[in-house]
Amino acid sequence: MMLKLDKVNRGPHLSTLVASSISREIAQGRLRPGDQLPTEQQLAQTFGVSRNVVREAIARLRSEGRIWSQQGRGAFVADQPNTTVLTIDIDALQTSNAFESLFELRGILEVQAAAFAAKRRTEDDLKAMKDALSTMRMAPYGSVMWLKTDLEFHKTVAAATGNPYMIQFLTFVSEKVRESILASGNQQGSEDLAAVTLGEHQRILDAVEARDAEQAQEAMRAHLHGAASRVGLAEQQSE
Amino acid sequence: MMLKLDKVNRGPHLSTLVASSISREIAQGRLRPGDQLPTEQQLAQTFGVSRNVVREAIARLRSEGRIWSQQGRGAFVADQPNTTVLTIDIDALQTSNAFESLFELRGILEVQAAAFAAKRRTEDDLKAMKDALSTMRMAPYGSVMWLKTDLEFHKTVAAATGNPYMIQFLTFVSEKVRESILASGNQQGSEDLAAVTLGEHQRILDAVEARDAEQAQEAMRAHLHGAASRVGLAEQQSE
DNA sequence: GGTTACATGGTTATCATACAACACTGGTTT
DNA sequence: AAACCAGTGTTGTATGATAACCATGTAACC
Repeated sequence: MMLKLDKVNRGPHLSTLVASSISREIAQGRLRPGDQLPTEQQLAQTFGVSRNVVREAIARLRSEGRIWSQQGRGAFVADQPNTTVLTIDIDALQTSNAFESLFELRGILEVQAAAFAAKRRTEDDLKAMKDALSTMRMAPYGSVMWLKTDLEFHKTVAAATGNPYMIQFLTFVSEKVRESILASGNQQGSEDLAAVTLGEHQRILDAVEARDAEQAQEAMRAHLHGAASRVGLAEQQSE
Repeated sequence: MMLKLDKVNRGPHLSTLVASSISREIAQGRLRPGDQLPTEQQLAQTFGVSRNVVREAIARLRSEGRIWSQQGRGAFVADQPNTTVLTIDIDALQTSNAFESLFELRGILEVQAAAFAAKRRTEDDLKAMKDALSTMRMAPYGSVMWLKTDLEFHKTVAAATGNPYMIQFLTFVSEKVRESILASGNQQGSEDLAAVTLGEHQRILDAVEARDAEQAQEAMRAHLHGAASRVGLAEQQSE
């Protein structure tokens, strides 16, 4: 079977081309909110591709919230182009107020995550945490590797909650905090601090291993308090 | 009359299940950046679906930037999972697990936000909260207007914390939760519930006005517990 | 008349299979 | 040693078929 690929070949995947083509129709108002799209058959025919490709394109638009579809009826243009993304301006974080705010948010999530992790962790989760901590021991304090493994440890704690959104949000926030710290060049190295930080982590790990939610929460709070002062933040007591 | 419709499972598509499943593997670190995914054949077999479904799932993950793939080689986990934006797939929320997880995350943020709001609220904040609550009283229960003002009230609470990121995150999460509830068509109306809900809000408002963080936290917890049962979620107790 | 039950056609969701395009490997030829 | 080449595995695309579902019309029933 021969395709008519005059314009339609240079791109990556056919499905992305179809998706952006439909997307353009919507953006330019030729397809209005509530309108029904042509059937998959018709779309496949007009674009000269297989119905499979059309389906992949539609799946993509659906995940982007641009359209919705129902079995037996058809696909329709969504009423409201959803606000599907959340962004944080890294530059704005350079003001100490903003940084404090984000750090506070991170604290809330981390502390609660520690509690949930203590309650729900599996043996695998525990192993992952131990692994992360031991690799952290081998990284020189303040190095990029150190920060990376630090983040990794916190990620394993988040993973132990079993809540995928917890992981996602916490990773996102922590990443932003870390970027901001790196940007401000505010990490002064000392081997003593390495031991202190590792000790704090160990305490969290122990509490999670013992399934002691209270202790885990407290240990995480202490750790964040320590981390805050280490980056030159006077943290107000929370709770 | 009360139609007790059994958990309107407008089941999500198989492709979304597969996509969120793979997504979770990545988030939890079992699939690391650079790792090669199993072949489409293998994935289809392990998930018990057709290769076509797997392809739709991969197409979505690719559009989200989580993975990339090359013809003849395979699919790989992206090195840098978009660190600049945070997205939530609305379709994936149709699974009750995902919805519960997001609701849990929302709860954590709301409860802590209530505490902070009680401690830091200004007179202006208080006035905004009161205004939101009184407009809520005038909206018919279960209507779109009702949900909107409900969201607005919670937003004023978040605003009273003085933490801009708290507002941003909470709004984002709440919006997703609301969309998901709307999508499942799971709001059955009763005037009794309106009074109950308004009472719960009033309790939060009172605690914030009295600057009683403990009470505010407790009131918010109670409210979320009520809201959860109202949308048919059996909430587990959260310390 | 109004409601229920069934039949019909159309659409999406999924499955299964086949082929084309591309990447990698290893042996053969030059 | 370098170039060529065939074979195998993977993704990309095409095609046809089946199931689930929705909307509508029509006949049967009270």
